[in-house]
Amino acid sequence: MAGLAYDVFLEQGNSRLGKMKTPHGEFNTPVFMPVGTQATVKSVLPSDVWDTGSRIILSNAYHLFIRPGPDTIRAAGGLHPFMNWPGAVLTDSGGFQIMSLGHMVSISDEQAVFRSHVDGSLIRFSPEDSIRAQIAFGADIIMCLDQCIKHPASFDVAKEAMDRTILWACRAREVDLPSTQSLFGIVQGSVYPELRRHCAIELSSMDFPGYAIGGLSVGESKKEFYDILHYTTQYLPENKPRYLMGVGHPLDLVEGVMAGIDMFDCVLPTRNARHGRAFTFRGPVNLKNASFSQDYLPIEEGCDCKACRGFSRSYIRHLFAARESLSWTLLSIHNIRFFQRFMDRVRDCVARGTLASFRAETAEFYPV
RNA sequence: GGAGGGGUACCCAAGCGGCCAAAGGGGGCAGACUGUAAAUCUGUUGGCAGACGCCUUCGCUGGUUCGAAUCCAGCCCUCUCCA
Repeated sequence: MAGLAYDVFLEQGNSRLGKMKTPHGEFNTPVFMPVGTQATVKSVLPSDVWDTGSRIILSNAYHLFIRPGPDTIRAAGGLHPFMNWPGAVLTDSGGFQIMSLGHMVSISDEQAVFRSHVDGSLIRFSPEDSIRAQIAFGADIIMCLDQCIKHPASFDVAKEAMDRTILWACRAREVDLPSTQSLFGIVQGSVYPELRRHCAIELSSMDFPGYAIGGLSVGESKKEFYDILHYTTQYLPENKPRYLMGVGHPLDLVEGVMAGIDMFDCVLPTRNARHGRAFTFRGPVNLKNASFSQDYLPIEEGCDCKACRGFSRSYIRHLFAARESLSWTLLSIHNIRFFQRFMDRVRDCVARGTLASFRAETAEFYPV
């Protein structure tokens, strides 16, 4: 079976429209991928995720490596049948978790050593381990293990992590992959342009089928974020997909597309949903607020999602007040659908050459 | 009828002479959330005021004291046990 095929069919400034084909279906880019860390987009059935228009989701090698473990998923036939998701899957390598979980014991060029957040056991995780686990999971797109660092970081710390990220990418590239799986490299380098540039050029020379920008939107200023984003993207191959990891806010998605990004993932639609916050084209709305107690309109008028077609703000607010899990489900469906409609709009604007005005509109409702 | 326990803010519950507009929960109100250890975290919750502060509040009514949610007396209401 063929692996990944990516084709840019329209360019507008740095922005582009493309089509990506995977062993589990195709989709238009720029694309938004909902996050399903533990082989589930939290509180939403796969069929409902599909109905939001999502065709690729993200899952996580670190979490699945620890639980249930590669053997269980391999024996199930891979992630797709295991979680009953018909679309494409991208697995993140675990680099972000090794940083964010904070039980790091040591990190060296050889491997990361840390304690499991589940049972405290000592785990050694090399770049090869990450790839082997992701092979077991069978995701269509897999990621190199990278070294993420917290912001702010000194130049020296950032450089060491970037060098290690390149080294690990080299080693990951050496692992034989099934033809159905494609490995992306990840650019690190914190907020330092010369590190970003160096990393992007080095990885590009390894000829990955796609490239990600990691370690952004981790606390740096919006200006630093956008500057590094635009700066880095220009050093990535034009004919390969570019993936901005973990981003983001609606305005960041537009900015990313303007910089030439093709893929995004973010927990915002699902996490915020579980906390009562709805995304709409007129800005965010907190459905837990008392003002919605007798508001019988849908979450967003004109939205075609399953939640908006059958349920009112009043009802969903009630579900939150009563702590019923259906509240998370309905609002997650709406928010994911919002992100997909938002990306529909972004792609349409790229096609029409009106993304700049859409950016201004977005900035009005989702200010920095 | 007798013995004992208790009545504190929206609810539960600490406090038992001044540092008390009153701990801690819950609930309420609001905010945060960017490759998800997130069903999490933060703020706020007597009234008025921008603030110093002022006013009202610990069952009720009186009293002691410079000062009372805290001590005393009477009353009301509750709970447990005995008859």
